[in-house]
Amino acid sequence: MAEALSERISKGTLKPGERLPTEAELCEEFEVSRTVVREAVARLGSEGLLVSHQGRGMFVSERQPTRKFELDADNLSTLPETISVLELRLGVEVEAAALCATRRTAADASKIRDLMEKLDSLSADPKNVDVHYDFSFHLEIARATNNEHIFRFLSFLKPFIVPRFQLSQLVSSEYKDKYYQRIHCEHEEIVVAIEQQDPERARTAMRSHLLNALERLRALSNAAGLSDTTNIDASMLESFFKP
Amino acid sequence: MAEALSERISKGTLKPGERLPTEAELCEEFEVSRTVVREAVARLGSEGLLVSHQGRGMFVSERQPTRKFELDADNLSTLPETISVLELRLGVEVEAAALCATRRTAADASKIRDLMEKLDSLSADPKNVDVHYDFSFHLEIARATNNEHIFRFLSFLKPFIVPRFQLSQLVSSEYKDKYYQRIHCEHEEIVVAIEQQDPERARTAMRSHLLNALERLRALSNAAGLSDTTNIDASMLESFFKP
DNA sequence: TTGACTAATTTGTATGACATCATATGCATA
DNA sequence: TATGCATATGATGTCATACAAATTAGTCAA
Repeated sequence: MAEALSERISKGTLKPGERLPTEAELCEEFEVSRTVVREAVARLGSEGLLVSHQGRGMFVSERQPTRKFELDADNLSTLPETISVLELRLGVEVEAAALCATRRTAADASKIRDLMEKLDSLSADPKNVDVHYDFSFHLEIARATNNEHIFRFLSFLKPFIVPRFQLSQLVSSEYKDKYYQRIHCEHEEIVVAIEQQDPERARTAMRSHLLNALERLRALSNAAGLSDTTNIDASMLESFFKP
Repeated sequence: MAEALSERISKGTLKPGERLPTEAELCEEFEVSRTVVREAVARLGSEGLLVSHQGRGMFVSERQPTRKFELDADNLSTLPETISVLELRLGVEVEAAALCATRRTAADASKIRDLMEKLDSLSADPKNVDVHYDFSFHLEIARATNNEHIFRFLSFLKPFIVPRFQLSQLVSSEYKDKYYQRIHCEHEEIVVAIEQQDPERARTAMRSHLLNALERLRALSNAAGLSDTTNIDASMLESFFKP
């Protein structure tokens, strides 16, 4: 029922702005009660396919509902999928860093540096979860691009990246220090480039920062032939975090 | 009503997998009829927030519904918005070109060249709409990255870019030739880089290709102070297409 | 303890009535 | 004729009740 109506709309039998048959007519046509018709209409309405006005009738939405981009969280437990999302993220963030360097205000720059230093101080304590703060650092850069779409897209990507990326948690504290130290250097380079408003340098810095993470994952994926991040144990990881 | 329930779910008062109050209880609580409750539930159900089983009850969905990234097509008539989307696109496509150069198969490469040549032959005829073919060229590169998310994201972006970008339509045929010639050179450079499997070169080529479009739009926006693409006329544009 | 049958609970569907809003109709008046 | 108002009509929104269908809990007997 709902499917049949939905199909008519998407196939263009019912055109945008056009009025639908009345509930009574739909009842006759599909030989169901008004209850069912209204449930179906409610579904389509909540999907934005049609709107109904009391007293006037039901109409196909003028502008087709905003198409959406979605990622299925289920598939993302596999390592290749995680890599894929990271590749997508990388493109956006590299450009974001460059735009940020160009457009940042003084306040933006200092806030970004503050976030980095906050992150540094937190990573000193080994039991802190760092990744959220790491991502907030990246998000702040995105915000400073003054491009709302870039910021929103990265915010959208966040839950698909953050919870998968606890790799550092698995590494022993010996290598962890080295790891954090390297992260810090990479962040520092990004921050300096932004402070100096050097887009090309920011681009390069952000690229190598994310590429490092990406390459570690790719190497991990190739070497171990793993398909699921849940199977990774610490011993496998450590070799990749060695200096 | 629907909002209240939705809020409870998203705020975690009702946890994934948990059972909701029965319809009768919700009727009492909100002091509405069962009809209203069922309409609200239908909305939430179609959004994937909950599922209901006849005879068992209604339950909050185990996995919260996939978060979605959406662009509002309404805002995109303004030039700054168009630029914003193009900036987002640029980051993804530059990375896509590099990945494509690395991973392309022989079949991918020849298909991409074919598309370019098809586009060239079409642009010889001034009344052809070129932009769809232009975008299909870009999409084919994205497909060859073998990264489904990148391909899907660019496909998602397509309708927000294609219809806004009929700039070439407004330019007189004199400059149009020059314009197409330049486009061709840029495309050629991308294709060669992909054929030679040179990711760095592909990155550079794609960047300058998109940057040209972007810079033209930015200049246009700054110079004319226009906020709406519908107000652009040919005379304004031509100066930006001059060689 | 196991098995089947029964009863109770819950959602799905049907039906009829009324409320509410928008539009069309008709009539009276300027 | 044209305008304005009251009314009628038709549409969706809400309510109440009854029954159908499916699941679960409980009872009772072998």
